[in-house]
Amino acid sequence: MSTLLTTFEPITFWGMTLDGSAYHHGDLRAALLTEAAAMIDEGGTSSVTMRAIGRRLGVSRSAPYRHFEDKSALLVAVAAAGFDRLRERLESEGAGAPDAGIERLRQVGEVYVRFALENPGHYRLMYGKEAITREDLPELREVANGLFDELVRIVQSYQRSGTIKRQDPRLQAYVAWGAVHGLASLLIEGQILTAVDVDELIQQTTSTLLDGMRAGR
Amino acid sequence: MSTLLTTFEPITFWGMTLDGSAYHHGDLRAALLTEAAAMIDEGGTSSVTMRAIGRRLGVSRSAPYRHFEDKSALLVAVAAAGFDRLRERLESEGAGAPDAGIERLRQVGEVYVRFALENPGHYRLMYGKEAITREDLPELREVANGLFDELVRIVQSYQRSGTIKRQDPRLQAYVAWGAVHGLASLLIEGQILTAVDVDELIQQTTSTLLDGMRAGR
DNA sequence: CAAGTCGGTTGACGATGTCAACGTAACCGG
DNA sequence: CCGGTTACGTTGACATCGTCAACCGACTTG
Repeated sequence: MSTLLTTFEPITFWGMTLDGSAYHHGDLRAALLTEAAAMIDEGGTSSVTMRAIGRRLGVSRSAPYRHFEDKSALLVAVAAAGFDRLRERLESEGAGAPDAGIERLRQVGEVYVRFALENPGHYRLMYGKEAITREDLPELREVANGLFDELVRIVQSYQRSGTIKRQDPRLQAYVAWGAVHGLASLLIEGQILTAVDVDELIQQTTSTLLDGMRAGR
Repeated sequence: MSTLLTTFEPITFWGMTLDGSAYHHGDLRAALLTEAAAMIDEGGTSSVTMRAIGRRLGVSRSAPYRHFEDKSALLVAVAAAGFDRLRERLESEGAGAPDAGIERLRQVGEVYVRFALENPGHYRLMYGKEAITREDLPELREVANGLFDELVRIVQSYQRSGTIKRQDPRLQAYVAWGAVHGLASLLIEGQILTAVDVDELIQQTTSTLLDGMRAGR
């Protein structure tokens, strides 16, 4: 869980009055995060405006400024939440899989791409620089690096067991990351149209990648 | 040369008056394209506003509307020009290289990534959906597909010579494209920071990719 | 030379991010 | 219990943006 997401307040439930209306929203910070994420999935990042999100949550246009320094900071927090969700997904789907064998690496790649396809707007935001444009960028990149470290660890374990080449594990991890990220990106941006089966394409990518990483005889 | 870029006018040079001022700009369309590209490289796509570009070219804010339907159409044209430049670059740098042997494929990948690194803003625009958001998207994707077809052709030639596996060449081309695009994207977005040599990383990517594609015993 | 079109201009409108000033609800030390 | 402080939310205002409508001069063409 990234520190960007932790909310410190909600020990008390002040703010909620008897008739249900709340002068103090209750937990506006959390509401902003989930609402922004929802809007991104509905209409893309560009549909997220301070005023629109305020409207949807029944607060004024500048209420969000009490919780985030500016729009970019809000989006950074949403993007960070995306990385957290992605990591959880990779871990949970990996738990039930055969932990030994190179299949684990293949599975990570597949889950990764599928996550991107299911949350295109969110995924784009996670990697896009255009919507963020700020100094909080490094903070976001750090969250992503946590995920990367996980990948490095997996690569190292397979190096030890001798299934893949013994090279700089960081380099190998970057190559693998790049391959799946690139595929996800091309798919999301609508660059791959010619009637091609997506599942087959994912398969082909992970296979080629693993063949290239496998320790030769 | 994409049809998006051809200018039909400049047969006559009307518009230029004696004192150098021009009521009619002369070739505003071309000027808009180059100026927008320059602004993108300087301050990112978000720094391109109709008003700013008009200011820089000494015309009014809505002059561009006589040449492009809206801002998105202008950006699409700029992005299309980027694909054309990239293709020219790949062709010119490929001409002097050993045409046979798998080295050609490796070289294509390297030139591709280097192009992206040298023109980050432009590259991002070429693939980004966020700045475009329009019906001209398909038009742009078509230009990109021209480049993709080139890649498919290269893959096929190497399949014939038996250096790489005989599989669906489109699938293989997508995998290769995805790998280099992903690497370029990660580098551009500042996702790869840990002291790692970029040249080495590019090398590692192309090597792994080619090992995975090579016809094995 | 008249008519028309091409390329450019200004004015205006609604939307956006953000700041400043303000108010009020909840909390806290006495 | 109470007065002050702070956390949270509100409205007003401003500059900037994309875009449309109305306009107009310059060039082309009959």
